[in-house]
Amino acid sequence: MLRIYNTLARTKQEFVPLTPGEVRMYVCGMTVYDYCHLGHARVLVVFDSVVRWLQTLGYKVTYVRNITDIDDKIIRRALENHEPISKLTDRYIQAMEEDAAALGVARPAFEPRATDCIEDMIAMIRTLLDKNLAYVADNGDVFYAVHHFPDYGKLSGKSLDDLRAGERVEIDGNKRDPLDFVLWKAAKPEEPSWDSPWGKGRPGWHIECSAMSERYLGEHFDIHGGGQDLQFPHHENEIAQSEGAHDHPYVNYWMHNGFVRVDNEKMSKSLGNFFTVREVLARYQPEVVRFFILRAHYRSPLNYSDAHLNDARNALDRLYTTLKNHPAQALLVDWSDDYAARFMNAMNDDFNTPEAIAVLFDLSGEANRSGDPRYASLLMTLGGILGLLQQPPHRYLQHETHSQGGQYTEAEIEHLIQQRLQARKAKNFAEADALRAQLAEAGIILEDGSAGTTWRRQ
RNA sequence: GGCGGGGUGGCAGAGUGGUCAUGCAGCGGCCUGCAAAGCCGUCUACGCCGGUUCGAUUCCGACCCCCGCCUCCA
Repeated sequence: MLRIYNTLARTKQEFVPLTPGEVRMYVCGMTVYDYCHLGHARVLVVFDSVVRWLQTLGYKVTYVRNITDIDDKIIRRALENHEPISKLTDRYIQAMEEDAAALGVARPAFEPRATDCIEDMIAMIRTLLDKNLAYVADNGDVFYAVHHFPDYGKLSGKSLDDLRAGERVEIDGNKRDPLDFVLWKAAKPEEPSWDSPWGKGRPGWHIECSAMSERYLGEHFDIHGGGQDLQFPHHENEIAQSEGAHDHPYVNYWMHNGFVRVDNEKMSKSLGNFFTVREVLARYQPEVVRFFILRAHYRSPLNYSDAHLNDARNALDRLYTTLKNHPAQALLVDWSDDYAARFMNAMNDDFNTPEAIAVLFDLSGEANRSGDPRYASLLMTLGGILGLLQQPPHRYLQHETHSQGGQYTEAEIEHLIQQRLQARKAKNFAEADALRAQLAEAGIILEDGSAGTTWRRQ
């Protein structure tokens, strides 16, 4: 039985889909004006692993992850770059897809762009106006009237009385209440705009997710995910919009992943303490990054540092070394098997990937001890459910990002190994050791096994 | 100020009312021509103070500290 921590209930709940055997899931994706950083990588990887597990349980999953391709920051960045908005967003969408693919993230069924769904948003805003949940301000903006929605605050546990709007930011004088949020922004000169019943303008941020999730998943669906920072106000506002418009529940299970931190602080654009995915991938294999992310529970904070990434790499090396020494092939998992059952229990307990990974290490030990190929095969197969351990072991272990001193080509390495083998045959161990030391200088480690000598990078 | 999440061994990171997390690192041994890998063994834990209990890291209360949201943010 799968249990999910539901932010709405502040506790783990048994997962029951609206339609038996099917899961409809929406995750807030990126605003595309810059490269993805590790925080974005975490969202991508975490919810990818959620989808994979739901599929393993036999659910047919419809997964939607949106792309915000119009907003203030995008407009500003395009202006700074002296380039059209679409050129900017196309570039970063492309980069995001590359990063996601590198991290082993399967593509969602739908990745709608906000600018392709403006009509849906206008329709929803019109409904909200009709129901007196929104109003047109003097400047032409359309705002949501927060006080007209009685459940406002139920997701984030905030009460309207406690919220101190304007404490940290200047209040917009066009709002009737400081907490009201914008649904439609009247166009300013030089800004991109769309026609609407309220004149030319563009949508506010929150409305896009309400409109796009409805378009692809319906008015009421199973799981909605995103980073913890979206809990308020973004997701709270989504609820206000969707439930306000439809008068029935919007989402059954809200999932929020924890932050990536640097030096004990949230990694974020505004703090400037972020590392982009591609910066990190220049030095670490994508699978190391994925493993690093999955080694912590998705709701816990994840501290980023080179030391931690090195640690993750060394740990993953152990798993791949087992697979190198004990060839594995994918198998049909027998879930009554002890290891498989532990893995399933871990994943069913709110996607406890660290515990599931611990099972992988236990399997690794068992495979090494017993030499029984079934353990290695189960290790590889369960790893695959997490999107791990699917590379040929030698490719992982010999990857050039593994050590920086990669001045030898593979052919040269093979040649030196042969030279060393000759020396060993002649019992010339001094020369053999010298050759090994020569390679070790370049971060290449030789391993003499019964099946011959193999090499890997440190 | 309001609301929320945390403090576990050198590091990372799960979990539990009463022998084991797991990984990395360290130490000792086996194996090896020597190594590496692997195997075996081993050392550091549950913020502080009370309470409940036969027994608490795990439950309850107070305290200290950290982090997040309340503004755009994954």
